[in-house]
Amino acid sequence: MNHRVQAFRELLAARGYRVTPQRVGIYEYLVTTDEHPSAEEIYRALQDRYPTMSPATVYKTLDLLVELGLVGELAFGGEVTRYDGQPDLHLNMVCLQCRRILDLPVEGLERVAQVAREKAGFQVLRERHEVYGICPSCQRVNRADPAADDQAHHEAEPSRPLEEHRPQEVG
Amino acid sequence: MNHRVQAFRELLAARGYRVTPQRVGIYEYLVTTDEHPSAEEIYRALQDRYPTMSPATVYKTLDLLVELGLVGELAFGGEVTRYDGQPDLHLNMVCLQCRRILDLPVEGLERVAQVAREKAGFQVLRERHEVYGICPSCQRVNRADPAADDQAHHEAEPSRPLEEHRPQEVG
DNA sequence: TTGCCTGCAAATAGTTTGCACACCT
DNA sequence: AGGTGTGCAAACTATTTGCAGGCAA
Repeated sequence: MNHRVQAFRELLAARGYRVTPQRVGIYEYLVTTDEHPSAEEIYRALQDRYPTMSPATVYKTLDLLVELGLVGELAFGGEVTRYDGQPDLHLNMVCLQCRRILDLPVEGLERVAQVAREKAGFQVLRERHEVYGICPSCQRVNRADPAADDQAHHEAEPSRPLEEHRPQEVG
Repeated sequence: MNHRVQAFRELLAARGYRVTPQRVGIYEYLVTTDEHPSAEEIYRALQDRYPTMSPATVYKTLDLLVELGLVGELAFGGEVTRYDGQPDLHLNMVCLQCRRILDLPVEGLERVAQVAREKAGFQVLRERHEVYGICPSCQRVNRADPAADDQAHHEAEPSRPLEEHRPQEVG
């Protein structure tokens, strides 16, 4: 078993939470994957191992994990909330076209929370750093086929683009 | 009229969007306030000036403003999406207790997007930096009345706390 | 005059909640 | 044994969407 999963079991116990198979399973899935799955994706992914687990349990567990500071919560307007099992402080790069989320370690990122603490006296418990734009892969596709800017179609296309608007080009 | 509102009208026209009273009103409200209002708050706040304006229009306009990069979108899991009319790059400090959102300019914050561009080749269009925790005001209240940690009651309490969980204290 | 934008109302869907039973401790 | 956590289904509600008429250009 992953050492992080073991630490999770101990943390639950220490905090007075019960160590249930569902909680362990969800946590294990999150820290194992490099993806940023939604609640529903987690639910479906664990169907095999926990056939009786309900979506409600997934939501409740995710809330708990976020509160414990073990996973990051990535909510966007109009988008499904996604979860990030990597606890290290990093930048999330959200592609508005293919909807993928890429991680990038950024040196000195911890200085931001430090400023909040020292300059504003804010007690920081969690943080979140995101940039939105076009990932390198989509940039290549767009250059190859300029019409793709509007319709979006890529190698591994998760689904529809994050945003629709665009009545006409700059006049 | 605010010069930013004037610039907004011109931007709309240049992009081929129509300059409607609703759009201008919503934009003006957002850049005028220091708050981070939700769609519904904007809707209610503009009832007097635009009695016939519908919530749908507010949502559509907000989407447009975000797409144009004129306002920031602050979505949290389970929380209403809020909007930030201040276009300058800053840190949002979200208090988990009183739900207020405070702004803080942080020197060198623009370096983050720069790293994403240079190190990862990501084309940055928007960005978002947030820390979650306890604001100085709530910290004071909690010190004065330690029991307040659970129930949350403050000077100007917007409403219920952002998070509920907490079965029992650390054992 | 053209067709984008608004307003209305219904639909959508992610998430939450209440309750009874199960199982972790 | 005790009571937290789970599962189920219904409820909730923020947000989206379709359509007809209004108004910006």
